[in-house]
Amino acid sequence: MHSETHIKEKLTAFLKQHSISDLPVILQRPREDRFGDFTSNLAMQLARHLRKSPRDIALDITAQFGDDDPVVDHTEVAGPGFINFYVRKEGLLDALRAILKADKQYGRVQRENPPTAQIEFVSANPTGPLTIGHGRQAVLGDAVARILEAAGYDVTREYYFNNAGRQMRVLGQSVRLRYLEICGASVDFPEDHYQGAYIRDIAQKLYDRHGDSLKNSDDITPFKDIAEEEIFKDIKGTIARLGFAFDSFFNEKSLYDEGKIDAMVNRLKEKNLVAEKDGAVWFLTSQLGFDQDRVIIKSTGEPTYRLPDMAYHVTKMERGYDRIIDIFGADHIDTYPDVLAALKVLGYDVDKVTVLIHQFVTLTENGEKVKMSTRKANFVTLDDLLDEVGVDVTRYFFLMRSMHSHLNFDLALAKTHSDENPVFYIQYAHARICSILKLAEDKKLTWQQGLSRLDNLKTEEETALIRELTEFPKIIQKCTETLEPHKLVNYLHNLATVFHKFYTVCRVITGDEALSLARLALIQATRIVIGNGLNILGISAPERM
RNA sequence: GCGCCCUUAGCUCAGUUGGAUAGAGCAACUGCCUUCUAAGCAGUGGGUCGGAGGUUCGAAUCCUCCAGGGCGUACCA
Repeated sequence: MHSETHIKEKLTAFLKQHSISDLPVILQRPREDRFGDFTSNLAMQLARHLRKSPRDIALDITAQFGDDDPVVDHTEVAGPGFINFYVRKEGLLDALRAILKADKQYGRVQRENPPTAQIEFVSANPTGPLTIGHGRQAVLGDAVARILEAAGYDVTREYYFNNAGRQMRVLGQSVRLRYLEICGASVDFPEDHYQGAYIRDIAQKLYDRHGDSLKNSDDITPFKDIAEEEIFKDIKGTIARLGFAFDSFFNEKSLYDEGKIDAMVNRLKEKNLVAEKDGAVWFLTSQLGFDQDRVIIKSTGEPTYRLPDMAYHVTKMERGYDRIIDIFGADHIDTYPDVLAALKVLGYDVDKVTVLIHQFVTLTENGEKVKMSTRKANFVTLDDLLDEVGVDVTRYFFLMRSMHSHLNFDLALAKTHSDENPVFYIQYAHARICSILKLAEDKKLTWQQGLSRLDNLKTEEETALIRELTEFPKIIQKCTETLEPHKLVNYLHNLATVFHKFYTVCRVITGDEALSLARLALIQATRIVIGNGLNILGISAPERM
């Protein structure tokens, strides 16, 4: 880390000498270790400005790093004009010591006054158990929350729901019909009602509680209420199994009760962005650069989802978060531009808002696609999945791909408890390390004793491992910017590869005590990084497998 | 028609603000356990990065056009 900033400063100074200010200094980790610790393409970038060949410029730059440089051991000019920097070994060892010292804090940012972030996700209405589709969003959202926490944010996880709409009425009616069946009535169960077996379970529960005393009730309220209660209990249980909990559940109804819906309409009216047409109330988005206006209150007097969405986001703004993150599935792609437009026109700082859109999950089993739908009965629930494969596999599968890509969830592979399953590759590296540390402990060898013997680390594999470990904070930084957990997954997988390679070539506990101790320190540092990384993903780091 | 996402090895996918010989897992094949966990390692085969132009020292990456797939384009959410 220190070496990196040192080199950057020198490169910046070189730019200053040539009065160039608009060129960012880029120092990258080369793809291959044989190209050094850091590499810069600066000379090639400068070729046009300075009207000299990249290699000549590179030589001018490397001349800045003499034999007496405190950080850089040597440099080389390679290929079309890359400058490769090789740092002094002591710099790497310092970085290693820093990891051991920071321990569980390594990669995390501590702040005096933590900024706040709110992240809204899942937000499924309580009409049925969470499906595998919801699973992607739940795991993604929690991982993003954990990344922000690692970056020093105080994070609120919020679940927004609506228990008043048409869906809920159909749900209540579905429970009522199943209840009547249990009471012995013959009923005609409509196809567009909720077919799932859980409806019968809820009806049964109601029957157990009240017998058939509700069978002549035309009011669906008791049916709806128990359905909501039971389904929410179920949803919260599933979320708990995934390893987190929501800090708040926001009921859309409160927006009506507190007059925030009317207030929203009035505020837009004041901006002359509301008009009545065909008996409905429209938000004149066409005046804000959109291709069409949008209905916010139907001719029935019932608001469309956009209006409460806007009012809801106003509350997010008013609650004073420094950052607001919404996670939506691809099917909601069209809902947020209007919401943001409304916020902007009302003077809120929409730059605080980040909307993450993730693509769908395709579930395949035995080579066939399984269509998931809550209404129809043929879904596989998230709970079922957790029963089959456990939390770690579930979370890993949802996090290993970019949210922008469709996720092909191979149920057969996920169920496999063997080396075919990629989760275990990272966890296995951690377990191996713990096993060695345990063995060393039995021999009265500790990694702490290795701190003063780190200069015994010399092999290619050892150096490669240290370099990889020092990347961790940069990966966290990157994840904080992009909010893409899969980048952390990829990093940990790669780190595990470097470790497994080291493990195969370098035996840790040998007759050479000084070397053994140094290597214990190295694997302890590796354990820290893998452990911290998995923790941010919400995946366990087992000590034995 | 319009908007967003995707198209990279047989399959599923990575690929750093444009960089050096495009990678991983799975599948196929070949080796490696009397020594800290073989859920591992080493190796082989497998590619016109959907197609065509353009930008430049340099493009899987940026721009334009085209083709294919997903999602949306509701007085559903």
